[in-house]
Order: sequence, then C-alpha cells, then structure tokens
Amino acid sequence: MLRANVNHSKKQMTQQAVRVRFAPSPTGGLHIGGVRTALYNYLLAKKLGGKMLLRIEDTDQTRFVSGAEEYIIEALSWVGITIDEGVGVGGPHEPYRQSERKEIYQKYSQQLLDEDKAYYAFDTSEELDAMRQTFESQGSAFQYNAITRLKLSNSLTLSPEDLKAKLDAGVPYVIRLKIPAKDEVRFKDLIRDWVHVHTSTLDDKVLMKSDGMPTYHLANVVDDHLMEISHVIRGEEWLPSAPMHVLLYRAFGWESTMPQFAHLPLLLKPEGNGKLSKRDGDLGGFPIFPLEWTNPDGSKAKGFREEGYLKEAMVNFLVLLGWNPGTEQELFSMEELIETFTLERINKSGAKFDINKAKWFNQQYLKNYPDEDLARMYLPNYETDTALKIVHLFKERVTFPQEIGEEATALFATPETYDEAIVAAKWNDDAKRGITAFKDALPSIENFLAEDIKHTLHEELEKLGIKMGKIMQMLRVALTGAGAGPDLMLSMEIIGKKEVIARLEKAILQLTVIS
RNA sequence: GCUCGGUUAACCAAAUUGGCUAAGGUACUUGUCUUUCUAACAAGCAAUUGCGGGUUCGAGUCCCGUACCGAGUACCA
Repeated sequence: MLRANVNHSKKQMTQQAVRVRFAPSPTGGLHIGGVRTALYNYLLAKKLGGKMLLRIEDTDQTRFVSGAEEYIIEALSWVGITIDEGVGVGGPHEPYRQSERKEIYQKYSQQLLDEDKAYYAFDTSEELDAMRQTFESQGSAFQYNAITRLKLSNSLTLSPEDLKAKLDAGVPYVIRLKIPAKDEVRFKDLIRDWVHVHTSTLDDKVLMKSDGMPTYHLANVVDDHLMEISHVIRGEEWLPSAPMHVLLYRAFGWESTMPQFAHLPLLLKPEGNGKLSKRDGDLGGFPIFPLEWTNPDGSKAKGFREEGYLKEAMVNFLVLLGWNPGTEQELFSMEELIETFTLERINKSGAKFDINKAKWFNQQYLKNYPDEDLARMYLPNYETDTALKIVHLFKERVTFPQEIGEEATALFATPETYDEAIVAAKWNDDAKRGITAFKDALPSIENFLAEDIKHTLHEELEKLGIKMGKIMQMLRVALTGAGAGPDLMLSMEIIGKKEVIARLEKAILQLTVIS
C-alpha cells in the first residue's frame, strides 16, 4: 500500500492526516452516549483539520432495525455534526455500510487462514454454552484459547481430509483468530496511557460468523485500516477487546499504521452505578435519545429535541460529560469547542448523567436566544408585538421554550382559584382597600403600559398610606391566582386593561365572600 | 472467577511533568431588589481527596495492600 513508508518517527506519524469515524450500528434509536462519542470525534477532526467519517456497522442481521440509519444521520445533523465521508455522503472508500463489504472481510479472513493465523471452528453455540456451564460449575471460566482449542472441533484438530469433508458438506463454521499463547500486548491509549494485557487472558475471538458476516472485531480493524483511520475514539466498553484488536493489526502486518486509540469514559446512571440505559430515562423522566424514536411496533421513545432541549445546550452538556477545558468557562459554542477541545483533557472516570445539568444549560441558552425567534417559533398565534412582550417576560424563568407558550396560555386565562396560603396571610383590609382603589383608577390610564400602571398603583397606595410591599403579592394572586411569577406590571400590560379590571373585580368579590 | 478501569463536600465536578490556602456549578442558608417571587444579583455554609501503609522537603497526583463500584468476559455491537 501507499502507506508502507511509515515506520518512522512519531512526529511523522502525527502529521498523518487525521481521519476519525463514528461507527454506530443501526439497531434502534441512537443512544445519547453515541452522540457524545460522535461529538468528540467530530471536534477532534475539525480541530486538526481532518475528516469525519460515518460508517454503519450492520453486521448483525438479527438486530437490524429499518429506519435507524436515517435516524442516526438526522440526529447527528441536528446537533450540528457534519459528515465529510461515509454513508449518506459517499467518498473514496465506498461502500461505508459493512453489510455491503462482505467480500472484503472474506478476503482478509482467508488471508489469515492461509497464513495459519486463524482457523475454522465447527463447535456449535450449544456445545460451547454447555462447555461454559461445565467450567462455571467447577468455578472457572471457559476460554477458547491456545489450550482448549486443541480439544475442540476445528481445523487445528481435524485431519485435512475431515476438514475438507466438512467444508464440502457445507457444515456451518466460524473463523477464529489464533491468539498466541504467551505474549504481551501493549498499546498506548490516549486517555488511559499504556494498557498491557497478557495474551493468555484473551480468547480466540470469532472473526467470521457462520452466516458469512464478520464480527465487529474483524470488520472494525479491516475497515479502519482500509479507510485510513488515524484515531479510534470509542466508548470504554471496547477497552477490554482493544488488545485483541491490536493482535489483529499485528496479524495483518498493519501494526505500524495502526490508529491511535482513545477509550471514552462511560456515561453513568444518574443514581447509583452502572452504564446509563434506556430504563434510567424512563425512571428519571428524561429522554435517552436525541430525537424521538418510533419503534417498528409503533411505540415511541422520547427525544431531547422534542422535549425542548436546544441543540446548543445539548452539545454543551454532552461535551462536558467526561471532558473539561481546564478553565472556568462553562458555556461553549461549537466553534469554541473546536478551538478548545483536546483528547488529553478527557478524563478516565465515568461521567454521571445528570439531567439537571442538561436543564441548566438549556436555560442558559434559552436566555440568550433572540426574542424574535422564540416568538415566531413558540407563539405563532399571537400578534408580534404581544408575542415579543411575552417572550421577554418569561424566557428567563423557564427551562424549555415551549413553556413560554404554556405560560402565555395561563397568563390569558382568568384564574379560577387563588393561592390559599397567601390569601390567608395577605388578604386583609389594607389589601382590599388598596386593590379596590387601584382597580377603580385603572380606567383613567390612557396607555395601558407597565410604567403607567406602576405609576397609578403608586399614587393610589400613597393616597391610602399603604406600602407597596404589603399588597403586591396579594395583587398578584388576585390577577393570576398564584403567589409567584414574572414582573407583574408587564403582565398586566400584556393581559390588557379590560381583563385586568374584570379579574380584580372578580377577585375582590370572591375573596370577600370567602373571608 | 478472571482481565481492564474507577473512587475528590449533600450532589455534579476541576486540580494532565508530585509544589502556594483542594477550582467551579447545583442544592442549602442569608442579604439586596423603595414590587412580589419559584426569577436575577450578592454573600455564606460545606472536603483530614474510599480505607491502611510506603516513597518524598512536599502526595488527590507515585508505589504496595485493602474495600466498594463499574466495564468486558457472545457466532451483539
């Protein structure tokens, strides 16, 4: 290959073009952890002027779910990750769907077979399961390795004639990697530093399944090599099999151009320990998927996008799950992230998935969102002028943009009930006199604007010698039913003169009857 | 069981060649806002860094032991 010229200094290695890949399998909605993995890949690619590839790992035909691939592409595009090469885009290494690359894997597994680095194995799943059980009952674990393979049904133990007979007869087989009995594998993980493992603890992993498809292990090594991937950035769950992947690169003679590895910390459950799962989302009432996902049976799983999470907040939240800039900055645009991101600053320990943090980021971004956009998107049924006032009134007090619409609806609804605790504490003679006087003065206000309303309230209360603080909360209850809320003067301006008067009349009447 | 990882306040989390007083956020408490508040702003409270040893002038950081938690251990990725 053209890359033959490579076994030299590290410096030259790092100057090699940066090419990273996101390689999900289309088995359903994309887990939010996958989005983070994609994001880290993307950030590294952009930072170093490299390419981001999307490869679909659909080698498990039994788990394939239609629609998942489109979903993945849409999810990535939602958060702003653009693909330079791969499924949906094309590129020089097509196809990018592993199911369409079968012959390639067959060719390479045949190469390993020819070089005696892999072998045919005819043991059935049932036989192996039984074997595992036996071992387990004896307190040890079954391994298909240098020792046991000599007692099992494979091309190492079968005579050439028997082997040929089985193959000719079409007996199902898998191809396994022949892991050396005694050897040390070590590789440098960009996040975890040197990892070493003795080959005696590894087992002869299946490379090709009996259905003719490769396993993840073979497919990802072959493809990463062929697609000239420079950095493999993936979840920690792959760390245990990484040594075996190194062995595969070695077996193919590709070790000198092997990509660098970076195994990302896990996304942990919000409570307790363990990997974040779909169930945790149901339990905590939050999504686990970026976009709403519809299962083949029609059932739906919620998505962050539909729940009202802004994509900027999502990115910011996700990027900080396992990475930090080392400064006190917490809000980052995608551009700033591309600038600041480094693999070196990813930490090793798992990151707790704290949905409150996601909400906090959403609030921060919502606050800075242009009023005009929010008004147009979430208050389409209001006049522009009114809509802008409503947005201004609520956007710093809510977490999700759609809440602005809900708050607006509530604002225009005459209260049916009044906060009892506050009525009990604050509804007294002064409150009644003050509010009545204020109400009676309202018709004379020409421009029903917050400033003028405030001015009138001041005047009326001054005449009566009542302090503003004494009745403000009661006034709010009379108008909205609730003891807390946004700026009251602006609220009244939006509600409108007629309705404010009507509500006050109603409240005075009802509350007087109650007390 | 075995292999590989992790453990810093109530919670999240930083301290990346061992080096000033162990960041920051959330929550909580208090104050300010002559107009309330669940908002905003300000201040405050909170950690012998899982535990036990060791190396060192100096350890969250390195070494040994131990406890707990996780990941992997499939013809799934």
